[in-house]
Amino acid sequence: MFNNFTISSKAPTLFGRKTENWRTSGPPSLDVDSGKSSIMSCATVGEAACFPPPGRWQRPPTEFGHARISHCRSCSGKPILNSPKMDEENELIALRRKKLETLRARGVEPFGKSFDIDGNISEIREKFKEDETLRAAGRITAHRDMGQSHFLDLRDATGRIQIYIQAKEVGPELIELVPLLDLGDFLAVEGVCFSTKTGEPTLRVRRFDLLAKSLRPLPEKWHGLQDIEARYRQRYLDLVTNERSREVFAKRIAIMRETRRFFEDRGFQEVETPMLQTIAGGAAAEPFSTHHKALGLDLYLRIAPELYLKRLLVGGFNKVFEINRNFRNEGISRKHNPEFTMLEAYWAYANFEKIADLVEELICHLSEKISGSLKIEHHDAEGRVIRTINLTRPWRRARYVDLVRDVAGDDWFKLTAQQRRERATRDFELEILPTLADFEVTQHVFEKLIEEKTFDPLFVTHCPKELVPLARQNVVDPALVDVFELIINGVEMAPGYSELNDPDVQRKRLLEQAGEETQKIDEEFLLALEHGMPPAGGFGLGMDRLTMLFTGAESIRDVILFPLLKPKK
RNA sequence: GGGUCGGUAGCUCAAUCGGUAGAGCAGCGCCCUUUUAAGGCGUUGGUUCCGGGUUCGAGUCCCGGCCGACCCA
Repeated sequence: MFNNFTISSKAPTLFGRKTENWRTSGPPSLDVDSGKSSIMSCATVGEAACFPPPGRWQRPPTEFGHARISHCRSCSGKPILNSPKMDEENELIALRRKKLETLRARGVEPFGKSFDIDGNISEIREKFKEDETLRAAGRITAHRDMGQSHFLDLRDATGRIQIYIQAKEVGPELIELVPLLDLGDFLAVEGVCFSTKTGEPTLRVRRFDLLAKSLRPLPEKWHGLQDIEARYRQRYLDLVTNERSREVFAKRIAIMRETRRFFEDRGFQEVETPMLQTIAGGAAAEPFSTHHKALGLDLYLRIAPELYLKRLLVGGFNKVFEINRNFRNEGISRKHNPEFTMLEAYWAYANFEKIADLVEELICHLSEKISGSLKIEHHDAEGRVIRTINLTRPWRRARYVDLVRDVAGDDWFKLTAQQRRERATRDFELEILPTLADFEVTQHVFEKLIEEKTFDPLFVTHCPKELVPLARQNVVDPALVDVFELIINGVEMAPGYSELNDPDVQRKRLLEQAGEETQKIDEEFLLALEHGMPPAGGFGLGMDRLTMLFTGAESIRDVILFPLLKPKK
């Protein structure tokens, strides 16, 4: 339900006395949102959110340029401006609310406007030219008060620009509003470009307008928000105050964009397959369960898109990829978040070796685009280089057994299972639980002695089939499977496969894997395979871990905007 | 799930052996028309994560809980 509204005619503008747009040149623009697309309800927005229905907007019948909402018809005409939930305990918040009231008393409504700017702040800096007039908007992040003149920093996600507010330039009415501004407020300005004597590009403000009041103080300007928990819970504050965090997410966005571009340039089609699945297949992992009420149907969130992407191969899509979320109901760690972003791609008529080439090409392409180089430096908190990862091609490829022999001894695979256990425990000081199967002992040695110490890219090939039960067996040695595992930065980054397309073998493997739980077998998938799937190569790439590689983040939570945390309290 | 560490003003951090909870930034007041972590003078601000306990006295010691980080599983 949307609300009608009326606007008061008593409101002076921050910018002066003209109803008309105050842009000095160029096409007309609106100071106040025309209402064309802004429809909000009182209920959802709160004290000052009555907006016009489409087409009913009237410019304020006033000499002033800003609308002031005085009451809302749907709310029985009662004023709805003053229903603040006062946080009485905090004087900083109370004070900001008081400033808000004072602004309103002076006819300045700080919420519910739009504003035409000449671009985001990095674009403003690009357009910056002495004596040019530019319009910018952003959050106030610093205020250096010189008495009759003020230097403020405006910031958005793209950068920072200094503005200069001077009494003689903006006039007595506006200058009186400056003390009512706070760090964190969104401010719009029109100003003339000039450089200070220290060379700082600055906008000499002619007019300004408050676009949103911040009722709570921002974290400290110099150290930013340091508290790790707060940075995850209130990521917006992390982004406002920490340059490093902005960089990380800018890179993440670029990685996503460039990945899509890479695949599209090579004729791959991006698809979306179900996240709600009746059987969570395609990987060995514990799923999240959920329920569809109307259908009375228990469902799972997907653990992998694989079985649906393969159905598309059956359907005639030769090159497909999907980038989206997978959900795994398992432990949380530096490397694991319950929901994470996975890229999976399938390429008909290719095999795992062609896929390895493709992955190599993709990651190098990304590195050039993101870092401008094939060498990635990771730094510690003090900025010292702690490691350099070299992505220069060709990447090393090695067989699993050879890698293990190198670190565990040439005779490793000739030992008895018990001897392997003893050597792992005694010589390598690894904790080997008695429940581990023999191949898992070897895998443990592999993880601790190879994977965790490998930072430059390494394709591990010819893995034992127990490790990857669903992959196609090698024709020469059936104990091996035609897969690779790409290791970079000490973690599994991307597994790649020659996909299994024999429906009978696939069924047998799935049965073995499911054991007692035959209900977990995706018969619809097997039905699709029985219609014929072309031979294909495929791979998965964890986009969060890839972002960690390119940003040097030590925890997956640092590259996920809103990582899962327990609710506080 | 286990171990270790942490939670103090809006933010960043101190607080000695258990002895009146402090500083910087932010805020507030005054001064200052090219500052930029602006500056100068003054000043407000605390459920020390929560709940018990020991003690004349607890931010500090003990027990339990909550949340987080790291390591392990």
